[in-house]
Amino acid sequence: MSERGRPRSFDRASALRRAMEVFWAKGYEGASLSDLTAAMGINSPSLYAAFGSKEALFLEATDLYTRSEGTDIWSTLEEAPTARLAIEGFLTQTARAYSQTDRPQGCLIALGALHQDSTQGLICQDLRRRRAENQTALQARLERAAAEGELPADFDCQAAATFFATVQHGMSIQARDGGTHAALMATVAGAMAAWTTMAGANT
Amino acid sequence: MSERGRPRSFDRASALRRAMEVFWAKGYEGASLSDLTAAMGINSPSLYAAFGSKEALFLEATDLYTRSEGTDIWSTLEEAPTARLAIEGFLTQTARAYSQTDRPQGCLIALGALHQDSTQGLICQDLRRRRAENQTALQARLERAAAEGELPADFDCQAAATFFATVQHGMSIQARDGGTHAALMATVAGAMAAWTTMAGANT
DNA sequence: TCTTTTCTGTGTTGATCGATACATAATTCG
DNA sequence: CGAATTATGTATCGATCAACACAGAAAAGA
Repeated sequence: MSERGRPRSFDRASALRRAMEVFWAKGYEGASLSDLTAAMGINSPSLYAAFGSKEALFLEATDLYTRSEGTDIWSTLEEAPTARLAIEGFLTQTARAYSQTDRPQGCLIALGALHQDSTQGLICQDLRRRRAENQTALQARLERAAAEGELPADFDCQAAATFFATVQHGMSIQARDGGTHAALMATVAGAMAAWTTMAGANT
Repeated sequence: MSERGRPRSFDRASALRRAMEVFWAKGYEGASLSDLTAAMGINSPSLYAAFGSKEALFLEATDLYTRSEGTDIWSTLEEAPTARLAIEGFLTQTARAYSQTDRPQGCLIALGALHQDSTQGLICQDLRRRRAENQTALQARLERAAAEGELPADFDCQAAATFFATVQHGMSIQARDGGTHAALMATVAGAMAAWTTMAGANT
């Protein structure tokens, strides 16, 4: 329905993907409309007609990012047979994803808009919510393992989730600084050394 | 010498401090000349006469930040009697500094300008250099301990320095997300759990 | 074919960006 | 004192920001 009128001359989905890459590389503030329209291959009126505003475009872009780039990381977390393998896989997938050289390094959700401001409160708020959801997912996975008796009785799932989420955030900055896959894996090894102490060597 | 001409009507040092706080809170891009001059209590011609440009002002501000805000963190690292206490003190001081409520949360060096761009290449480059220096300082402290026979033979000082520096970077984002001192200390506890595995429980 | 609807390209809007021109005020030197 | 020097306030520069007005183009429905 509603296919009347002149049809859109560009592919909305691929234009959104280009926008996501620009935001990913430059952040919300750093990505100008000129950058966006140039990458998307359209003029600004088309952008506003299709997406509404720069803010709305960013929100759609982060949604696409979560659905497309984060799946390997979070599916590994959920599907790994043990909590240890879940955390190790989660971090290993992160190291792999953050060090790909054919795309921006680090995470759009972590780096997209860190400086709260009145004009962009919505953007910061949305990214914070997504980061909080990620930490909650970590915690839920650990609590599942705890409920199944996989972890020691004194294991603090919330503290552990906080720690591993923070390590992942740090890896975004490490990747932005040019950290190689090997360097990111050194961070993963450090985090898993923490696991050994927290949950025991035989988990 | 050279005290001829009309004297400056504001205190350069305290104006620089105000500028540092603005950059700290808003980042390099997010801090406009209006923000800066308003906080510094001067007009833009005075700013340019005293500091040269926004870029030069930022470089001076980061220098002031390193000299004033980072001293507790890095002196603890150097002066602690053992490597374990050095790392633990380094992270504990970080948790304390990043969660102060009377100033911006997180680290100016870590968060000030993460999105590389042609126009601000100098800024990003300077912050990267400072972050690299910090990681080098960590590594040097660990190597000192290793040379004194304090650490196991297979202890990888470079990998450990990478890990702890990355944890600290993550703590900046954690603090920006409103992480409390207790939450930051949970991250510290996780990092020290890694130490126990890497260097043994009795270090 | 003709009307209606929707999209596209050109051009531009007011606001704000970082950075200065210029005249005046305040100081030192001679 | 007058000349030289430096800082200040006002007012503004060209560039760029996000966003939009408008007219023409391309489709569907009648």
